[in-house]
Amino acid sequence: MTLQQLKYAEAIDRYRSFAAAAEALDVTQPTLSAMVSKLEEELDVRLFDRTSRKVTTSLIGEKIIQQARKTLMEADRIKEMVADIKGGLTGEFHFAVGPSIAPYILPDFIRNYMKDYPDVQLSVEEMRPEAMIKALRDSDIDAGIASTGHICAGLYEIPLYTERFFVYLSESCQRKLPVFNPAELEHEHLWVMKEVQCLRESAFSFCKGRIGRRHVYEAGNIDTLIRIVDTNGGYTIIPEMHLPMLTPQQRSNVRNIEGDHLSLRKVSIYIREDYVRERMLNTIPDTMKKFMPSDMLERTLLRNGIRL
Amino acid sequence: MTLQQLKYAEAIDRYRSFAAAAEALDVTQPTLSAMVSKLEEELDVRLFDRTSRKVTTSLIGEKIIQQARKTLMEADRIKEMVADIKGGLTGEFHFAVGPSIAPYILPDFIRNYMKDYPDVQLSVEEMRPEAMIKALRDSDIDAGIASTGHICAGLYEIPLYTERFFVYLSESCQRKLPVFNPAELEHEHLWVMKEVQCLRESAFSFCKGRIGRRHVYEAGNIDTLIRIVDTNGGYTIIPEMHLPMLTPQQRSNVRNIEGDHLSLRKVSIYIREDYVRERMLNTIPDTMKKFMPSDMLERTLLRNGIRL
DNA sequence: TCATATCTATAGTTTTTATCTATGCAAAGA
DNA sequence: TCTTTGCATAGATAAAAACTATAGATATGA
Repeated sequence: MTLQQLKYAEAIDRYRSFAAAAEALDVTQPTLSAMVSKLEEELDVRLFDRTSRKVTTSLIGEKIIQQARKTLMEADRIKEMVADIKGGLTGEFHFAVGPSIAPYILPDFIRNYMKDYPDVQLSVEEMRPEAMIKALRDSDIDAGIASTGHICAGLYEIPLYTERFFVYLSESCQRKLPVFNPAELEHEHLWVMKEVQCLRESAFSFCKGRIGRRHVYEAGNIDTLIRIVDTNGGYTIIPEMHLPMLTPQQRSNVRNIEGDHLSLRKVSIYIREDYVRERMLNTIPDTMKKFMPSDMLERTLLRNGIRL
Repeated sequence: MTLQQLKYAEAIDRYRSFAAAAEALDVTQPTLSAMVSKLEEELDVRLFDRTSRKVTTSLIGEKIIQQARKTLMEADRIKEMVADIKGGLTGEFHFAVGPSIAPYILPDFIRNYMKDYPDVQLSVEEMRPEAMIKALRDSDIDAGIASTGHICAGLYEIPLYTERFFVYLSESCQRKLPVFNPAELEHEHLWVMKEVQCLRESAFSFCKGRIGRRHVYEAGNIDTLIRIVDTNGGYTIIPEMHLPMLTPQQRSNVRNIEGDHLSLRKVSIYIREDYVRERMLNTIPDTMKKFMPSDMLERTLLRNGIRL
């Protein structure tokens, strides 16, 4: 059993034709026939049914080729590793950022990244957490930045930074309290973002059980939310990185949250557990360092070769 | 890059010597030299430092060989799969059972298994959940039977059966209640097993928050626990499968628990997510069917090819 | 139904690669 | 310095992978 034989079988399964696979692999069709026969002989299993004019993969063949794909993938990662370790930082790098984080870091991030790593073909997209997990599992993206505290099977979390939450009070409800205590505003409306599960979950954590369903309304983004609060009264929760985006007038409506150990969210990089391009991965925290306040950044050393 | 080259490099790393690895692999030393040189040339990376008299693996080499091991493992699984699918049910099969389950199923299980699959070299051991998870991850065992409801990264859970919990009341505290309600016995002692985390966690779930720490004492196994309860008063929680082991006298001290949807525990088979010997795996539920009450067994169809 | 187009399998040959034996060369230890 | 130890190299040989040419099988269309 050789990697080549597995590659050949994989291609035949994909193209459902010896001739087409042969062309794609740039060998002749008899070579494929011979090599696959040899593999079948060694395993003593018929991988393909060649009766009639079309090739179909046998039931057992399906399973074996699925495993062959895994094997080939692991083998490919050896080359990826070498490229990552040896090569200059070039090639493609795809990552995704959660919607409650993207607006605050992406503008600076992209500017700094393109300056420092001009040879990397960067591709960034906004992605909701569930889609991000799927994309990571399927290797559609190399890394994701999100704040879901869940530990996901098969994924690895690398803490990036921690930020505080603040309360934004409506203009009308101007109590001149220095800090916010949920109990004091129990009768008011809490407005939270829709579609931003990671933010919402963290945001709820410090007032768990205190807020009934009827006090909660949802909006699409934080700017809208702030306008809703200004117009309708009540309050909302905003992450620390949103503060620079407020007008001085709005800034005066912001309050600290009492018991601030509960009002934090951790933002992390997520990668597949077996991701191998460590140097490339490090370009993310290295770029973050360029524009993020250093007191927010994590300083933990995690996993072989991944520093921060 | 061929599987053979990876195998050779892996062996050299393991034996830290070309000559020793060559002997182990049953080839000559020059063959190894040539093949590894070729691999190094293709990857354009020096895997081993041959300066001085001993061979050391380079830093990059370490990483690459780690990945090579993964690749070789995936390739091996192809052969495992074939053996599992094609071969009669032979070979070794190692599994572990949690301590709160083993006494109830193992005697019948082993008898039935050895009768139905005489060619399988069965090895069963009792193992606590944490050790089981580690053993599964390290491939020390093929499967584990336990009742931790946790979803563990990299592991796959296949429900096996569900059993109820009952309350065993002390002889002295004979209230002739038909069902048990935690509130009614709040002042009594609850005795629970030590070391049997999975059982304890499930057992606690239906009286969460109700039981203070001082009402809890721990014992090593359920028989002891029952004697403690008989002698000292109070009550304990026993799984359904323990009932046949009670004397008729003891049987009369058993009560149903009120709201029985909370007093269930699910017992499952755990395997590595990428476990490939499906036919072998199916011998577990197939054997269970032989002696377990059919109403306790799960009937769910899970994952390709694994039925129940 | 017979010819034809479209597949894969097989035969025979050539090229490439893996392995062997024999030997060289470098470094550590006596 | 001489020997031992251990990997590298050279050259020969056997194994295997790849090619060209062609046979054989099976649907499709006249």
